[in-house]
Amino acid sequence: MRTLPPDMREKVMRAAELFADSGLDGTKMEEIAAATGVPKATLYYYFEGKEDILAFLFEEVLAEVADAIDHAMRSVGTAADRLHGAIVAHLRVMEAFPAASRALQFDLGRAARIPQINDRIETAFRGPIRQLLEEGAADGSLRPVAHPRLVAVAILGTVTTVGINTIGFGATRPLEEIADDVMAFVLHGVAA
Amino acid sequence: MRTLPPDMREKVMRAAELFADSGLDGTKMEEIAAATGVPKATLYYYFEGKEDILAFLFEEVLAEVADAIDHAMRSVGTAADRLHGAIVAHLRVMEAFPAASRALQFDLGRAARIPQINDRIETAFRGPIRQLLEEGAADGSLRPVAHPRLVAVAILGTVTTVGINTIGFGATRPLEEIADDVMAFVLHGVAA
Amino acid sequence: MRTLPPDMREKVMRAAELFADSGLDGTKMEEIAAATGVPKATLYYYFEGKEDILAFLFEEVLAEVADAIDHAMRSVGTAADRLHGAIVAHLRVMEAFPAASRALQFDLGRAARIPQINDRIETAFRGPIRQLLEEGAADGSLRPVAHPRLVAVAILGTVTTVGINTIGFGATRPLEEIADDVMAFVLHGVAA
Amino acid sequence: MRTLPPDMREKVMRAAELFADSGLDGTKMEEIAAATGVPKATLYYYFEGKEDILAFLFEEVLAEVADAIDHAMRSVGTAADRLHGAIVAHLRVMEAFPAASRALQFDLGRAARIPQINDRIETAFRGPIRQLLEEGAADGSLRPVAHPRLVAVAILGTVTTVGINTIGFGATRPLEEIADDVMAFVLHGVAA
DNA sequence: CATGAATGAGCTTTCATTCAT
DNA sequence: CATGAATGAAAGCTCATTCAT
Repeated sequence: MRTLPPDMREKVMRAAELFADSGLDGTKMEEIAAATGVPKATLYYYFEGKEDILAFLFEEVLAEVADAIDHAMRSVGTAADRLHGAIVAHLRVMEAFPAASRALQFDLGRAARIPQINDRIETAFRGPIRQLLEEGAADGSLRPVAHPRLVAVAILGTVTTVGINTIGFGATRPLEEIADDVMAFVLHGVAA
Repeated sequence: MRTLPPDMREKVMRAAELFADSGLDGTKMEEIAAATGVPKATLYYYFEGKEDILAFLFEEVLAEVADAIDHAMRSVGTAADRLHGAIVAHLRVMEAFPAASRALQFDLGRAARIPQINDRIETAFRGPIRQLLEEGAADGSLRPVAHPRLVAVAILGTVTTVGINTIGFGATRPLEEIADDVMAFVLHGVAA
Repeated sequence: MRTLPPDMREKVMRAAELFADSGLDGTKMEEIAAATGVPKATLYYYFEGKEDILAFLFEEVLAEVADAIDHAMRSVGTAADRLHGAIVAHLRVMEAFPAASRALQFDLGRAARIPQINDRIETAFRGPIRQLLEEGAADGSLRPVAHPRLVAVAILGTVTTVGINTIGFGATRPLEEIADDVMAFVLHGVAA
Repeated sequence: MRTLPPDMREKVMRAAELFADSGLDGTKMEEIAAATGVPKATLYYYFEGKEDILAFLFEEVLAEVADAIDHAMRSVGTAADRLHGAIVAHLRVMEAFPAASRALQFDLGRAARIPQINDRIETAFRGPIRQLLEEGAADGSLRPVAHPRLVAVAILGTVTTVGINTIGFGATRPLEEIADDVMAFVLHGVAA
């Protein structure tokens, strides 16, 4: 992928809706060209191919998520506080990029097979959350868990699944409320 | 979809691995024919097309899950006990049908767009779990939650994401242990 | 083609409409089976294949035409009178079997390549008409023409083209009138 | 259909022979590609599909016929003279484009169902001939007929049927002679 | 005799991708 | 740099036909 001129970045983002609705294979270059206003051949000038365009979109969102979570990680407070911040940040990015988030969910299976993307997910999500769990066990704000990676995956599954199911379809409830519900579940579970 | 002879059901199940590895679009009819031993034209005799084959596979697994969860739902004990049973049952089915489960996860975005499949997911998962949450609030074994559907989705996300990430790749830990970890998270969260 | 039971003859004739609307290639065996009520495999029991079914339909109509023209040929009167009778008879058959007539017209190019059918057209149409032209020249009721075969073809073209264009689409005028117009043209042309 | 580069027009015309011999359905895209030297995918770049290619061929011939008849229509002389000119012109086009003419005849049934083509036939043939009949009735050079459209159809049937049967199979007689025979039939019929 | 079940053999069409300008 | 024109390489799907029962 060549370095994109700023206007091109913006135009290409318009393809997110297509990928969100039809997935990578269901989206034709022709349609991307039509939706972005960038001629097919020009897209090939800048990108390696279709998957490269999708990867670019994913990168954009994941970078945002990584930033947001990273920012939350650096804030002051207990690990529990920072976990809260990270989860809210994550949901905020999903709200800010609903199409790209849905696209990511749609082609999650494939995304996990693009090393560059999988690494991103690791560094943006699983790693930091896992680290928070460990820090929380240390500072006493979170319960020590035997397998922090499994729990990090559980949290990731919770947040993304709830996010996809509640955000981006004309969300009926404010994000804050949803985030509070998710946090309550993540922190306290459902036991009485 | 025509009614399948028993041996055909069995043969077609062999396509699950393909879908799990490459997704619907990445799997060619030719490959399905080769993997199942059923000629392409015969597949078209029984199924409407490629997606119909995938839907059949999903149906098979989802029916199993529905049965398993339904069975757990009917057992004696508190709602919390039955929730435990349902989650373990769900993970067991993922362990019993790893390929089909991975396939379902791979094409989850598409699956959600097949009404028949989406309905199945609703009746097999979200509905029962939500019901358990309400029963648990009533019998005092579970915390009352304001939005049981959201929490049901969260639990579903947790179980499937953890399941996919730990099962079917030559699981290193016994299912019981994983189920216990998942249950601990679902019941008590990560708060200290 | 095996000898058809009487009810089969009748049933198969129901396929004429299909061939008239879509031609041989555009008509599927499945559709023929549906339209006639005869199972596909049974059609294959009686006929060699799809083209054989079409040929059967053509044969039925052409035999009727041959009979009708033959009958007109044998009637008393001048050659001109008998030519009149033959043309009216031809138009009557088109009126009696509109679907099969349209089918014949639709796949005329192909029909001409089925030897059996082409022979039929020769013996049913072109031969008799040509003979009438020669008899008319002899008995003084028709103008002697240098190339009777060409004129026979011209008459055949006239009758079938007019027939197809005026009959079988919910004809607005009675056949007799149309026949009179055709006869006037065939006998006297358009010169003042 | 995209606008064709001149060399493409020429190449595609080479497909006429195929359609003339096998009809639309009997002609494979592969064969068209081979016969024209244009790759299959390029044919699809310019045409909607197979039928669109056939329609293009028909359009080309029909435009020629329309021109030729139109030219004859504008010449000086009685309506009868111009009718003669129109018929000769029509036969000349069939002689100049024998393959496309045979193709048109072969798939006449289908051609009549393509609105664009049917309109062409109307404006190129039936309309002008009908007009000539009316002008001839006015200037006294042709017999007044009650239904000029029917007679126009009759003439069209005569000319095309004779044309197809005598031209393009290595015509044995010069066109002029055939045209004279046709004219004699059209003008004076076969009555003594 | 009749037919439901099964399939071999293609064919149209699609599309990602290339490249000359 | 950008892109209109062109195409190679599939792949899904269809359908006439067969044959065991």
